[in-house]
Amino acid sequence: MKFNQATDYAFRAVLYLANQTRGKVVDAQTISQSQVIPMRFLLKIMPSLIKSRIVGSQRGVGGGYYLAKAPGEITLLDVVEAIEGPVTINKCLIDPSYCSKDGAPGCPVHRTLGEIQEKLVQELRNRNFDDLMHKARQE
Amino acid sequence: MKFNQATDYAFRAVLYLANQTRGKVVDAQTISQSQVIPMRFLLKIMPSLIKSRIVGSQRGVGGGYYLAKAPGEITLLDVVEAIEGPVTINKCLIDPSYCSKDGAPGCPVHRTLGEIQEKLVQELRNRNFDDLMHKARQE
DNA sequence: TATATTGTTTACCTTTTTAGTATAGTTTTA
DNA sequence: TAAAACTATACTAAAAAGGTAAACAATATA
Repeated sequence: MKFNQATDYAFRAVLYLANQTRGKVVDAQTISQSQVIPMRFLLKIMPSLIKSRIVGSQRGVGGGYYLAKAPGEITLLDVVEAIEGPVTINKCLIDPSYCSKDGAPGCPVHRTLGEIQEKLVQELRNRNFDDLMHKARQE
Repeated sequence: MKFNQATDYAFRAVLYLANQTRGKVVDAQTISQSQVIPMRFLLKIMPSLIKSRIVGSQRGVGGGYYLAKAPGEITLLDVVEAIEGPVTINKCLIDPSYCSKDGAPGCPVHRTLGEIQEKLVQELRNRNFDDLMHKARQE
């Protein structure tokens, strides 16, 4: 029951970009070093954030990554889904044929976990990177 | 971001025992067959539920497993923790030395995930197996 | 326009975890 | 005492996680 390492790195990379002046382009090495993320690994996960339109990139000299929207427009859920795909806390919530008992909408375990999953998703959707930036300052 | 298979099996095994007449002893094979759980695997995870005092066991002829308390006294969290240990959605929530930035109580990602984790734990604690039994009947 | 810089793509590798199986042992009842 | 039933421990195969490497494509600028 954990987010994976790539997601954790992505949270920190996005937060780092959010803390730059709007639209500033930062190269992978700078992000990697400041956030202590293995460079090659960072380079591998960034395209996922780009596909989800969370960040943009620019190649060539002076290139790098930049936030593609305002921090307040990016939720934790956006980042999680970009890296891990949809949040599903239990197998039977993806594969309907999985539940051994009471197939259809039957299995009470299935349904209860579905409700809990929905709460989790809501929590993730309710927090954006503007919140996180202020959280840092409040400290 | 998933519960593992063993936890899923445990949910179903406990719910099955909850649906028996109070204190009834059911052998592993019966549980295994009715819930479609590999017998050997079930035999391996049951001791975890016993250590957490969720179920009890009896060896020898006519032996098996039984619920050690009322279904209403067993929460989903109890079962999850019995099988997987404490719920921790992010590495930095277990290992304080992990956060690369702002060590101490600093990292806003750390703290925000901590809040979300607490919500998840509350949801799991708020649901017990009596709820699940009624959920099944309502359908 | 050549070249160094910087991200992209794809493939590969190692380690850990997961899911499941096997075997020998202990308890209990008939 | 023998069969039934759980216990403990070890083992294994497959998948996922985490990370690395190499060849490639785009871009700025000298």
